[in-house]
Amino acid sequence: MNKWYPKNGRVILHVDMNSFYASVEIADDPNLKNKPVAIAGNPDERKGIIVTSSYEARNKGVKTTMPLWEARKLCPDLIVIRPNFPRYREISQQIFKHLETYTEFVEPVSIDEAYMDITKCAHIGSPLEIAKMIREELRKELGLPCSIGISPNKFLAKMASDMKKPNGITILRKRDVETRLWPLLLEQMYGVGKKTAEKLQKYDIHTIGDLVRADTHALKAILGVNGERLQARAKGEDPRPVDPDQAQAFKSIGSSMTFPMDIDVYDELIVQLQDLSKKVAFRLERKKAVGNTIQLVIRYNNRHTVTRRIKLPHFIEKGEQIFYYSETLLSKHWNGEPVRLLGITMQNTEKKDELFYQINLFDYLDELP
DNA sequence: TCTGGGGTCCTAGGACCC
DNA sequence: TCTGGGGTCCTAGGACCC
Repeated sequence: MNKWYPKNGRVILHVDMNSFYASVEIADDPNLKNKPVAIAGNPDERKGIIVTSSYEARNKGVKTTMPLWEARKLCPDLIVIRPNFPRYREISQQIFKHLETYTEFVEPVSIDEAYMDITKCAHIGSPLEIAKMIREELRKELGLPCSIGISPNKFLAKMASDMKKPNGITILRKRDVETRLWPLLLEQMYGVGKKTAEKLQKYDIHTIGDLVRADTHALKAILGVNGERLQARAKGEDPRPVDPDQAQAFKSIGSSMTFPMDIDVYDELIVQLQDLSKKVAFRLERKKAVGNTIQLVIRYNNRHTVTRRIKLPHFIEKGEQIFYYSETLLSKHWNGEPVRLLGITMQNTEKKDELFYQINLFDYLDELP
């Protein structure tokens, strides 16, 4: 038995690609290497925000979601590239394929991140050796940098992969938690955003360590079940398994669009709704899925956002059906003011083949005495 | 000159049922 | 006379993440 593996307990990796979209563009065009590169939409279409940027750009203060004009002010020689999502998805697939050569327990969590359970990979090497192999392989084969966290569970692995960027490998054991995790500010904790941090600050909870020491009942009163969960994680506990099927089990598929200019004519909104319906239907078809809940999102020009949904007594999949129900929602709930964004999401989605089995099961049950 | 688009999970209130 | 308590489903919205 490899001495680097625990007798009981797990070894989890979190593999996180560094500035993924920008890195893909740089790998595809070596001229961009070592230059400040940003991926951003077209400002003329009001999509001019930074999606991601290279470290050269970040060093000048460029940040994700920053408006493009602001980024250019900070970094005048910024090279701006429009996002090419199909390309990023393609590379993403290749990354996961590489990871799956080590273990079947690979759980993609987003386009550029995955958890791996390498508890049973002692025959390949130590966890650190495996992490180094993965990093080298992704660099050599795809020209992409990544950071990797090595820990006994998902949460710690996620926090660890964040500690050294780019190209870092970080081991975070449970016994390191007090010295390496607890001093961090709450905002740095995965699962704690601005709102939660603000709430907790009022109770004099500022660091992850403060969260550990806080009264569990009080936390539950402030944050609900999330309070308990965050405290457990702050202690270094996270029982979630690495589940390769998780990525398959999607719950919704949506499409939304911020218009180049606000729209206040019903017929023009209808045209957009038709387009969005087609997109959602297309993506449902690609996943061989159906759904029974349609949600319409309306964002007005003052950014106030309203969501309305309807649950149907049956599953639907066709563009015309999606359009029909979303138009019903729009005609009922649009207040007539200029609209900045429309979105349609199909929720409660099911894979068609799985639904088939469910229906058959119900039929069978009906026939029972 | 502001603030995209794709998701997940949780909460809270009302309806309804037993 | 003046009203329990639990459970589920549905809808709207908030928080968070990449």
